[in-house]
Amino acid sequence: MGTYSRKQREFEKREQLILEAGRNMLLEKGYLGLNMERIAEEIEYSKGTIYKHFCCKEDLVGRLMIETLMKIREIILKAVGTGGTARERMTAIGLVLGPFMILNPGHLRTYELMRIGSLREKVSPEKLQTIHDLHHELISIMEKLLDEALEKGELILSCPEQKENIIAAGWSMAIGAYMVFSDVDDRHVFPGIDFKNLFPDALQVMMDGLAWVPLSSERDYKGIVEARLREQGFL
Amino acid sequence: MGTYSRKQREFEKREQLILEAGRNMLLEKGYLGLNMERIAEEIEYSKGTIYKHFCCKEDLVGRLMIETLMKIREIILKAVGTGGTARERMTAIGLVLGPFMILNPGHLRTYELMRIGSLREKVSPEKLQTIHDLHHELISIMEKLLDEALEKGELILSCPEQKENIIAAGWSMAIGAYMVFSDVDDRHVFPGIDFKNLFPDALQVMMDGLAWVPLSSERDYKGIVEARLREQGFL
DNA sequence: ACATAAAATGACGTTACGTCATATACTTCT
DNA sequence: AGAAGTATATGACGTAACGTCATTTTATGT
Repeated sequence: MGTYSRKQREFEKREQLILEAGRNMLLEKGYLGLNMERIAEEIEYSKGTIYKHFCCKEDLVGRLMIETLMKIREIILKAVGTGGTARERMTAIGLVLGPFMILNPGHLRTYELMRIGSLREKVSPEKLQTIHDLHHELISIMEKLLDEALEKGELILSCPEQKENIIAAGWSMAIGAYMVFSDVDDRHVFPGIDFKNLFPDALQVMMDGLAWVPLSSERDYKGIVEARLREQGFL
Repeated sequence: MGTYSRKQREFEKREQLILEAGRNMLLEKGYLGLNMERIAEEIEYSKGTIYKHFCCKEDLVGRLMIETLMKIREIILKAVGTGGTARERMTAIGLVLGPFMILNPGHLRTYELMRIGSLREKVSPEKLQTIHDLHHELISIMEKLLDEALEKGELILSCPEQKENIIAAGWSMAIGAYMVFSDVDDRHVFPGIDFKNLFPDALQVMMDGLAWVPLSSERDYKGIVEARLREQGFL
C-alpha cells in the first residue's frame, strides 16, 4: 500500500508538471501552438507518458479549465465568506474576480478556449461532468445570495421565474465582461477603460436596476466591500 | 473589361460557394471538423483553388466572421431605423438579436470561434482590420443612442468617462448572453430559461439601473418596441 | 490555328496527433 | 541475491490534414 501510494504521488506530481507546461504553452503560443510533443520534451518524459494522463490535447485543456473553475470557486467562496448583506457579498464576488483575471491570464485563456463546443466535445466524459458540476456550483452560490435577499425583502421579484433569469443575466455578464477583457481587439476599441472594474460596476448597475435595496446611491457598496476585503487580507 | 468582370464575378461566385460549404461544415462538425480538402470536394474544385481565396483555414473562418458582423450590423441598423426614443431603439437592438441568433446558429458559432485569440492571429491583416472596423461601427451605433439620450436629458451620468464604461458593459452583456446562449452546458444549467429574452431583459434591467428615464416600470418598452418591429415587418 | 497568358489541379513536403510493440525499471518470491 | 513477473516509459510508426508549387488544363488574343 505504501508503494502504491508513492507511485500515485509520482503520477500526480507528473500530472502537475504536464499541466504547468501545458498552461504556460497555451498562454504563450495559444491553442494552435500547444504541442504535445513539446510538452513531453519540456518535462523530460515521452509523449506516450502524457497520453497515460490525458486522452487527447483537448482533454488536457479540459483539465486546465477544471483547475480554473476550482480556483474561481475558491476565491468566490472566500469573497462570499467575508460577510455583510447579500448585496455586499455579491459585490465582493465582482471585486475579487477582476484582480484574479488580471493576475492569471492563463486561467482566462483556458476558460475562453473551453467555451468552444467543438473543442469540449473531445474532453473525456468525467471531466465534462466535473466542469458541469463546477459551473452548477458557481451558479448556486449566486442563487443562494439571491434567495437570502428575497427572504429579507431587500429584493422583490414580479414573478418567481424571474430568479433564474436574473442569475442567467449575472452569469452572462460575468462571462461577457471577461471575454471582452481577454480580447485584444475589444481592449483596443475601448481604450480608456479600466477593465478590472468593468464587471463590478456593471453588476452594481444591474442590482440597482432590479431595485435591490439599499441602492448604490444610498450605500457605497464598492467602497465598503473593498475595505472589508482589504481588511481580511484580500486584494 | 467585360471579360475581366466576368472572371471577377466567377471568382466571387466561387468564393460564396466556399463560404457556404465552410459555414455548413463548421456548424455541423465544429472547428476541428472543418476540413479544407472536404470543402474542395464538396464544391467540386481543388484544394489549390480554395487557397487562391483564403490564405489558411483561419482566414476562411475570419471571412465568415466578417459576414456575421455585417449581417448583425444590417439588422441592428434596421432595428435602430424603426424610430422612437433612444431607449426604445436600444431596446429594438436587443429584440432583433435574439431571433437572429436563433435562426442563424452558424453565425453564432463562427463569432464564438473568432474570439479565440490564437485563431484570429492567423487571419490576414486586411480581414483583421475589417473585423476591427465592424466592431467599432457596432459600438458607435450604441454610442450614438447614448449621446442622444444624454442630450435630451433622459440619461444623466455622474462623470463623462462613465459613457465608455456603459457601452463596454452593454457590449459585454451582449457577448456574454450569446456566449451562454450558444453553450450546451450553460443551457443545461438554466433549464427553464427563454434564451431569446435573456439579453433584451437584462438590457432593460441595466438601463433601469442607469436611471435612463422613463423607466421600464413606467413604460412597457418591450411591448411597444415589439409591436413597432412587427408593424414594420420584423420578427 | 497557334502562341501566350491565366487558372486549376493534386502530388508532395511537413507537421503534429495518437497508438502500440518493445524496452526498461521496479517488485516480489524463492 | 538473483530470477521471474509485473508495471511503466518510450519513441518509431500510421494517419490525417495543412499549405505549396510544378505541371497541366483552359481561356484569350492575333
